[in-house]
Amino acid sequence: MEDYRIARLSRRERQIMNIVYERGSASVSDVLADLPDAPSYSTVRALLRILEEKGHLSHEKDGPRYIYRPTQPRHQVGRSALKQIVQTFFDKSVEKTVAALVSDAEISDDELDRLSQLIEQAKNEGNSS
Amino acid sequence: MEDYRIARLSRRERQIMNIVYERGSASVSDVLADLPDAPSYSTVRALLRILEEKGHLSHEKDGPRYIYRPTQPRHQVGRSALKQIVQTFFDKSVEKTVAALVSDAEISDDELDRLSQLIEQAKNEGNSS
DNA sequence: CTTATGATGCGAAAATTTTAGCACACGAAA
DNA sequence: TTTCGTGTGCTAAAATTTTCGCATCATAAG
Repeated sequence: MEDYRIARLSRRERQIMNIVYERGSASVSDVLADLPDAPSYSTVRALLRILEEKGHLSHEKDGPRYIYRPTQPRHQVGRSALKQIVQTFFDKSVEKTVAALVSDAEISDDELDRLSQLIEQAKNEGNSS
Repeated sequence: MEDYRIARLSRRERQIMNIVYERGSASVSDVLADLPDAPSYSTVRALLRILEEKGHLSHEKDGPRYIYRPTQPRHQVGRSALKQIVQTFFDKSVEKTVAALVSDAEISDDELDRLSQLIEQAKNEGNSS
């Protein structure tokens, strides 16, 4: 629903959200460490505060410092991001997207097998809905 | 190579690139029409000019007006975008990503079959490793 | 030829994003 | 207790992004 808002983030805000999502949770220093062209400590703090105000992050105290976490579950945001990509770059075609995914990287036969299973499974489950 | 740069776009710039990629090519009016909270005509023009300066778009004349196109092929940008998503939201796991893709949408059995084929194909081609 | 329409070029104001600086709080070590 | 290291709150300046306005140009209609 509120997919919308996460698409409106500024450059730094996005970078930070990516970092926090990738780590699961992060302190100011964590973010600072992962941020390209890292700005000052204060700066990162300000950004985190803003992201919290906007509702994308929340924090809890861990001893002396704050630990920030995303308010929206990772997979959920991941899905809408994926959706966007499929629509914009792959003609809304899941097929083309998967094609890009499997052709690109080095994927073990093992993983390919599991993918086959996934698809078989979808074939069975996906009736009606 | 310069994947990097497209990740640094500002909010509006990103929106516009998405639109142009989605349409394949676009005039100022096209972009204006698709842009959420559309600003003025001049504004869109300015953004397009900037994107061209940055090398993401190029234009050609179509009678009286300009038609803008991406300079980088769609699929190429799509791949790096995908890569990002896989890394950030799906633990770098192609498997998890595909799982999200096939579980989410309504996918026809037909398409699922083609996906199976794709994977078989990858299994064959992708030997070595 | 003159006017109306639909574009572009350019420049700069307005708004937002990004950055940094200073003051204060707290726990640990001297 | 005093001092140092680490962290936060708040504020404001700097930089970038976003927006718009005005002059101009080409084309088609009157």
